[in-house]
Amino acid sequence: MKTSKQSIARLHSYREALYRLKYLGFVKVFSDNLADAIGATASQVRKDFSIFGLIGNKKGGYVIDELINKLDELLGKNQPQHIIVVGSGNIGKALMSYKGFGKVGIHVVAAFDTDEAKTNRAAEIPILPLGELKEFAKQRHIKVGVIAVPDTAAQQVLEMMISAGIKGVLNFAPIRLNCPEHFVLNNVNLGIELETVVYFVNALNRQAHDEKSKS
Amino acid sequence: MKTSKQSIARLHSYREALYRLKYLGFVKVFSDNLADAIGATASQVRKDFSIFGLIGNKKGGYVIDELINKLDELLGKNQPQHIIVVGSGNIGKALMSYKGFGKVGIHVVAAFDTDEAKTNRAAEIPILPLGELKEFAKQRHIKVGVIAVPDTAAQQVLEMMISAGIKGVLNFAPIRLNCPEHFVLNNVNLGIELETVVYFVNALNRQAHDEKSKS
DNA sequence: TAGATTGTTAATCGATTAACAATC
DNA sequence: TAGATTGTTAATCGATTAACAATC
Repeated sequence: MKTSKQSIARLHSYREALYRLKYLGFVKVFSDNLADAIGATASQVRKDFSIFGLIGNKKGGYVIDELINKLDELLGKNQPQHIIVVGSGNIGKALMSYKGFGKVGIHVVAAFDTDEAKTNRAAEIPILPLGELKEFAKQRHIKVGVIAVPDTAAQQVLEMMISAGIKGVLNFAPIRLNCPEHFVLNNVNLGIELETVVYFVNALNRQAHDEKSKS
Repeated sequence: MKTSKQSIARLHSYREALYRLKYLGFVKVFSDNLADAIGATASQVRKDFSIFGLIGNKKGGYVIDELINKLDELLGKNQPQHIIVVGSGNIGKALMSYKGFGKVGIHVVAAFDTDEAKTNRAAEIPILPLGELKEFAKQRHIKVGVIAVPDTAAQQVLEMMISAGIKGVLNFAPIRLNCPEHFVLNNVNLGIELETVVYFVNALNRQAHDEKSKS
């Protein structure tokens, strides 16, 4: 089964779009509509669905409720997912208060920080000392964490998480982390995301100038 | 010239790695070392360099200072880039205080928010009312912006930015935005990034269970 | 020279898109 | 039935990797 990161991301997008359509009162949907909704092609939609065994009706399109149920099952949305966040700086806080995680069944159950002045056990999402991570994660069977600490601390935090039984991490530290072979590591580098935008804008600009000087 | 988003992102990674190596006292580097540093293959490094006209010495590797100079020029690092951020929630604040933008020549010169209670003209990075965006961006010739507002406001903000002459956006709102053909739009969907981690961790788990029940 | 590394071309791989028979 | 849409196979496209001649 083709389960690249990209195809899984698309399944999540389809699911989101389908909930929107359902909310608007639609009952059925064509591959064409879904493609528009997420910015893909109809071929891609049908291909994805074919790979994951999502079937529709020739001529009749797809029944939205059925699709949603199948996707919820495929994507593990039927049981809530408990995750933790390490680092309570701005990115950590952004993740802790991310609207929309609730809708997709993801719950941040605690955050951790080396700075014990930030400890707050009474908060809705408690902030705990980093030293308590291992015990907490083991006890609560946490499988997924977020690393939102400075890059100098990231590798150490990752190792702490691994030893606590965590199996996958979304990492915001702009540094290459070493992890075991089957560990799930997804890196988001905000700096590079922004730099690529700047690059392509400048490239466009250069192109425009070149065009002008040519004529 | 092959300038996919991915290859440009790699150039930025090479640059970062080269600065680290230079700082450590290295003078030359082989494609092999650089590949290790950013998690690619030596072939990929040489291919990228060949495409962008970065040349080394057969047998002698690449001179770090030369590479850095060429990359700085290619990536437009020689003149500072001024950008703005719209939305001063957690993600907006994270971008405003992102350590590392300075190093790469990116400067957030202002943030904007609909909530005028947040206005703060005296701050190091001033927070201004959204209504002032257009004039500010035009006057300062801002070309790149960040959208960190709720998804219900994102399209409207994008249009405001376009009319102010902005040519590229890094968008954090989890929604598909419509923009002109040559506009540079880069979407980061934190929800989906996290959901894909959760998915693959669960998939690993299922696999492990299947293996066990097989034996 | 012998050994090592580049630069480039060719091979592979994977993902997207197109095409079209099946069929409702 | 005629028209439209699926499901799947084939074609295309693009990116990565392998191979190797050139050469320091």
